[in-house]
Formats: sequence, C-alpha cells, structure tokens
Amino acid sequence: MNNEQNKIPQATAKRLPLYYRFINNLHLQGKLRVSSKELSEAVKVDSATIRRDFSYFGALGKKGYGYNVEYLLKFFRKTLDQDEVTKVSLIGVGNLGTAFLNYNFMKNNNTKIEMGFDASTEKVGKEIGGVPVHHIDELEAKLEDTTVAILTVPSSEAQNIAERLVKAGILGILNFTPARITVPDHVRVHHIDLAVELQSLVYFLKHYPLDEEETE
Amino acid sequence: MNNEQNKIPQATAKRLPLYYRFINNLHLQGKLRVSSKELSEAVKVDSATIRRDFSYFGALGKKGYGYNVEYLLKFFRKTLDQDEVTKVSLIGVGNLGTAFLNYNFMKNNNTKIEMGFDASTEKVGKEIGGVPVHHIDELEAKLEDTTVAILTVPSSEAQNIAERLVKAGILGILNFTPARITVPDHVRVHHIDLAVELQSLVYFLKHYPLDEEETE
DNA sequence: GAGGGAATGTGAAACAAGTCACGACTTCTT
DNA sequence: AAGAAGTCGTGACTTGTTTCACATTCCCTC
Repeated sequence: MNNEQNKIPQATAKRLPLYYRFINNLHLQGKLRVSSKELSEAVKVDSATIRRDFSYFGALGKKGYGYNVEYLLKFFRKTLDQDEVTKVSLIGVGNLGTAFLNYNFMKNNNTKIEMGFDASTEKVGKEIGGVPVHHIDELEAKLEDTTVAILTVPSSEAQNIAERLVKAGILGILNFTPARITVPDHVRVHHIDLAVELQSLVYFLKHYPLDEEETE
Repeated sequence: MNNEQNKIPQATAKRLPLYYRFINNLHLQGKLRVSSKELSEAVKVDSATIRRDFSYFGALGKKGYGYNVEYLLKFFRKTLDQDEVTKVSLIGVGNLGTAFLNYNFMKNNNTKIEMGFDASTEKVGKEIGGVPVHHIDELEAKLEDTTVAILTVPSSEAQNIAERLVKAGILGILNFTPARITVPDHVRVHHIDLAVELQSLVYFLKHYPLDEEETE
C-alpha cells in the first residue's frame, strides 16, 4: 500500500485533501476541465507547485488542455482511500470536542467519528452530532477498532490519556492540547496548538510585514 | 521593530511561542538551568534545531552549562512582545468559536480576544468566557483597533466576512473555515483546516508507516 | 588551579520544497 | 490545413530548513 506512494513529499501529501475538496466542488458545479492556473487561484497554491504535486502520481493532465475534472476526482478519491472509512474516536467533549462532533466530517471525508469519551456525567450517555458519548472509564472497553483519536482534553490529562490510547492500539493522535505528548515510535502524533497558531500569526504580523509581496 | 528580526527563518519564528511556553513552565517549577537536550525532549524538537533557533538571537547560553532559565524567559518575553497585548476579535460564535472564547489565552499569551460577533440573536448581548458578543451588523462600528480576527463562521460566509474585516482595517486573519479566502496583499491569512488536518493524518498513517524511525 | 565532563554555537553537508522557464503536445480558430 | 494559443510535465535552479559533528568554552570537583 505504501511503496510507490512513499516517495511523495510530505508537503504534497498535506495538500492532497485540499485538492480533493476543490476538485469535488468543481465536479458538483458541473465543470468538465480545469487548468493548474484556475486551481491555483482557488486553493492559493502556486500553479507550478500544483503541477509538480500532481506529477508525482504520473501524467494526470493533457498538455494544452488541462485536467479532466472527473478523471482527477476519481483518481483522488482512490488515492485518498475515500471509499474506505477510517474510524476515529474523540476524547474530551468540551467546547472544542463538541465543535468536532457537530462538524460533518463525512461530507467530503474518509473519516468518521464513531464515539466520544468524557469524564463528566452530564455528557455521558448523550448523543452529540449523532455521536454517542461514553464515560472515559470505558475507553479501553469501547475503543475496539478505531485507529485514530482526536485529543481535546485538558492538557493536564493529555499524557495520561495518550498512554491509555496507545495501549488500546491507537496509531494516530490529533493532539489539540498544548502538551507535547510522548508516545512510542510507531504512533504518529500531529499537534495543533491553537494558542501557538494565534501567537505566531501575531509574531508574523509584527516582524514580517507584507505589502508588495505575495502577489499572485 | 523588524530589522534584525527579519532575518529569522519562518520555521524558527513558528516555534518561538512553543519555546516560550515551556521555558515559562520550567521557571514556574523553579528550575534554574536547562540544556537543549532537555528542552528537546519536552517540546519534541531536535536539540540541534533548538540551538540553531536560539543562535539567531545571539549567544543565549553558555558552553558546558546550558541556558539560564530566567534569562531565557526574559529574553523570550521581550522578543514575543509579551507585554504588549494584541487585540483580537472572533467572528462566529458557534461551537468552535465558543471553544476559543472559553480558552484562557491570556494565561501565557500576548493576545486577548476583546469581542465576539455572531448573527444569532440568542448569543448577541451575552458574555461568553468573559467576552462580550455583538451582532455581526455592528462589525464595522465596534471593531475599532483590533488588528487580528479569528474566523469561525460557516464557510459560505467566509469570503464575505473577510472582505468586511479587511475594509475595517484588520491585518491578520486566522481562518478556521474550509474556504480559502482571497484578500489584498497586505493582509496575512493563516489557514487551519480541521478536516484537512484529520484527513492528512489518516493519509500519513496509511502511506508513511512509522516504526523504527523518528527515534530521538 | 588543573583536568574532566558537559553542552554550546556553528561551518558544512544533506535534505526538502518551491519556482522558473521551456519543449512538447493539444485544442481552437480561421 | 495551418498557425495561434493554451497548458502540461519536468530538468535545472533557488531557496529554506534540518542535521551532523566538532572545536570551543565553561562549570565543577578534587
């Protein structure tokens, strides 16, 4: 499953879901063809970068014509395993967790949040956004075959819960807590740190003023 | 303000808030010195990278000793303008927006969410997490001197609201909607796309299996 | 106050990503 | 039917970032 594809740069891989979504939109709009230039304007990625990204998968387009939307869509659907749904659990049904549960990930996605976990008895037993919420004590018992977890607990709990997740067989963690968790090598963690994002935007504004640059 | 500092690589700049937070923690714990190796374990960044990052600011440490926590903390506080608070507005008080309002950004940060805006009459007039919520129609009237906006509206509204923000003088937008908004060159936009983050984590899990790698 | 051990700061190398620019091919127009 | 216009795919280049590896320096103990 991961042989030829192993050669795709990580930066490219991160853009694939974005491309997929826009190509899907174009398809829904009934568009038949699209050029790298048009796509570039929509997703705000340089057109040469888009062509380069696509080229890692072979020749998807036609010179002088562009890309066939339907072909591209089928290709991306296959590449992103759109048909095989990855089961996800969400730990910590606070404000942020609730936002996720109400987010309709299935619309464009290959992922489904199967269940949530929380320590508060108010939330346990309810359904939020169609997702049942279990008590955190049942984590190991209920997790079953979900391979990915979204971590939206208080940061003081993060390491502890992460260890339980790992023991329960989770392979990927999307960590929204400020804590940098330690996990074994076979587990992949992506950190999204809201405070850092905001702070670094502010830093960039102060120290890297834009003006004539980034025209495109 | 942005002369010497202009030379700092963007990758480094993005890590600064992270460093700051951990150094602050160490200080609170009463730790007096720290090595790049220790720091590396805490923030999950290679120790050579940490030393290189710090070196852009001059020689902050001592060979054979490490870094003095208090000195480092003072230095970072100054560098990140910790004392000068940047005013932030939040547009769209849905689940995600509410999560932000309840997040205590002031704890470690140089940013403060001053107000929220929403179209729903249920929310307007209330305070959430100590932040007053105004009606979206009052956007231009109330925004005053906030320079950064967090955009947590439905994606169909994103472009429209973004244009109003720009007209009102906003300089930075943290965009949590899946829409890629178009703004003038002088406005900086950082996209955080929750669906893309989840989907790309899944893609990495399937195609870039870890195992012996990433030891450190 | 001398020697051992520890950890920095940094040249140089390696790696990764983005961009340029153009040949080749396709479609469209007249 | 031929020329013009458009657009891909990609070699070469540029830029940006990380990592290696080690001379240098400083602390600490004896």
